[in-house]
Amino acid sequence: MGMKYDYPDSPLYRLRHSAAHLLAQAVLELYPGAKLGVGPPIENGFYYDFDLPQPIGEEDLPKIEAKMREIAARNLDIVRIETSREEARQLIEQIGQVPYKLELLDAIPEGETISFYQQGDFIDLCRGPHVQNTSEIKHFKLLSIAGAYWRGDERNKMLTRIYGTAFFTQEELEDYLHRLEEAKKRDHRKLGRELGLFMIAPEVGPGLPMLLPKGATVRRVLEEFILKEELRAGYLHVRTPEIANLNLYRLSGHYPYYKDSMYPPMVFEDGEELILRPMNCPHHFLIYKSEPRSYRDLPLRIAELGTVYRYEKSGELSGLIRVRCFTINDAHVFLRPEQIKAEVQHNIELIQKVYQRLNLTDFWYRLSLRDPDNKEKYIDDDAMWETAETALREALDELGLEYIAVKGEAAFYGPKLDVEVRDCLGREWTISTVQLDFLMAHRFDLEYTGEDGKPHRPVIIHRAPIGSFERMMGFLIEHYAGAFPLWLAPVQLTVLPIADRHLEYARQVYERLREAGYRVELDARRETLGYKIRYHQTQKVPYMLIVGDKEVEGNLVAVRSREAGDMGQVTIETLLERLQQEITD
RNA sequence: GCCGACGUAGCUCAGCGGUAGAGCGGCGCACUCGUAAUGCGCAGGUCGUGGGUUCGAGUCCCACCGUCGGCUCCA
Repeated sequence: MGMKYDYPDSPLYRLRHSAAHLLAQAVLELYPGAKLGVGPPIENGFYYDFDLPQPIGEEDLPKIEAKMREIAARNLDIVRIETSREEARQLIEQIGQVPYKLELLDAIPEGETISFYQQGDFIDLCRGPHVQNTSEIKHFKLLSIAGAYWRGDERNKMLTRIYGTAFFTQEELEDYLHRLEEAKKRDHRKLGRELGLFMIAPEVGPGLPMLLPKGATVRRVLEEFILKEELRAGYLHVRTPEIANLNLYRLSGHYPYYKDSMYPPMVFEDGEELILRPMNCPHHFLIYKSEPRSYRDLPLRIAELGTVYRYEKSGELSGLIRVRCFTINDAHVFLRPEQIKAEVQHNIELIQKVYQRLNLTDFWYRLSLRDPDNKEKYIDDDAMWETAETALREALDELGLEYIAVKGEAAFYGPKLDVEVRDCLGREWTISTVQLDFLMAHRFDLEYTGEDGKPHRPVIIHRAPIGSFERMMGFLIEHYAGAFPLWLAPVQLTVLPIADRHLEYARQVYERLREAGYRVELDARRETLGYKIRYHQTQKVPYMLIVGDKEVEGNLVAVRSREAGDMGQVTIETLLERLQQEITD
């Protein structure tokens, strides 16, 4: 995290900001009449938004980049100019940067300094800071071009955004470009095809992936793992239907808000409206409500691998990461307000177990709180918010966990705790969430009988350690680059007989492992050993077991590990022990 | 949904107005092989779909569908 939060004050940030200005200047010189939007540094580079007099494409980037280099070489000093609001307005009109820059000017709060930065005849409304001279901007590259709504609002005009990156040294730049290449190689969509994990058929529909046998195996192993852990943690699993009467979502209050993400209802002649569910919560609430609950029953943990359907806009779909039908590792915990802290800790423990098993080590917690200056966005119950936010903080503090607290990120019905993970390429993902909910118990009139014999409202926790299985699988494929750990690998071992005369023994080895519960394949093809090894290596099988004359004779197998290569011969017994050991680790 | 780019054999890609190509994969034959590709041969495409321009269209134009990069939204 460290670097990220210092980043806005860092020299690199400044360099990239200046690179963005350089880009803007180049575009204005090449396309007179272009209007400037905004052009900030971003995590891995910078962008600038333009309203261009003509459409441009990716093929125009080299030309723009060349112009940038030309301008940089002019050794222009970058000068800060402070003005009054009125002067600023005149200046913007004079340089013809209406309407966008004027809108930005108007958005600057009263009393704040208004500044421009000038380099040569280019001048731009900007807070700064910048490097001192354009010649300092040396190691940069334009990467892509995209549309972006003015001020991020889809009702506004779409501008043309040019993305680029910049570094202090050529080496860092190349390193970054190399990382982008690596990310491409790990793309779960590419690996999904190469490793036979899943497919998407337009005939079925976009955003509706189908798991192939190997992908389904990974999914099943993940499911078995989480179900076992949840049973241990006291969850009760239920099964509920994937369609429901639309009134259920009118009751929950989701329908008006969530309508755009829901498939249209199926309307029958008698007026009944059924709908594909976009979430599992209401079903679980009704299960809670199906019998009277005592304070002694709480926390009550209702869990389900619940499949939901959300209509995502076509442009948002992406492999397994963003789909229209997915299964959440969902649960709703009903509890007394004083149980919040303990239950949150209970949740964190489960999350930690999951992450440990998945070998995710670089993760942290983000506490999303209400914005105290903007309370009308949230449900009105100060005492409840206070209790919940304090409980969340205490839960984390007691466990000695570091977290970042973000104000204004809470849901309108309660604060939440997200877990952010960094994958091996440094990209951040939000996988798990623990969300407090003070609203739905009211909406569904959920109660429990307290010690005092009176009815009370339970607090509800929504939580999903795995998030959606689809997204988790996409993440894991990229994180492991398709090389799943032994326990999760769709094919754990392949037996490779060297010649036909070893086939019988190979089959015995294969059967033995299969009976021991391993996912094993026998490659009986009449191919050379080198060919088979290469094939299974590219399929990322954790272990290959090679059997030839020596192994048949000594009742052994020669083990080749995906990571370490040839590991020598062992007996099957030894192999089984080692495999067992590796899986329990 | 919006902006831009791209859809040619199962996969990766070449061809960009004049009779559809390569490598890998598949199948067949030979080889029976010791730690990342044995050799030879064969099959496989209404060039995303539908219109249009042209003597002639993977190749140019339009629409639709899909994919990719973004935006908005999100598990």
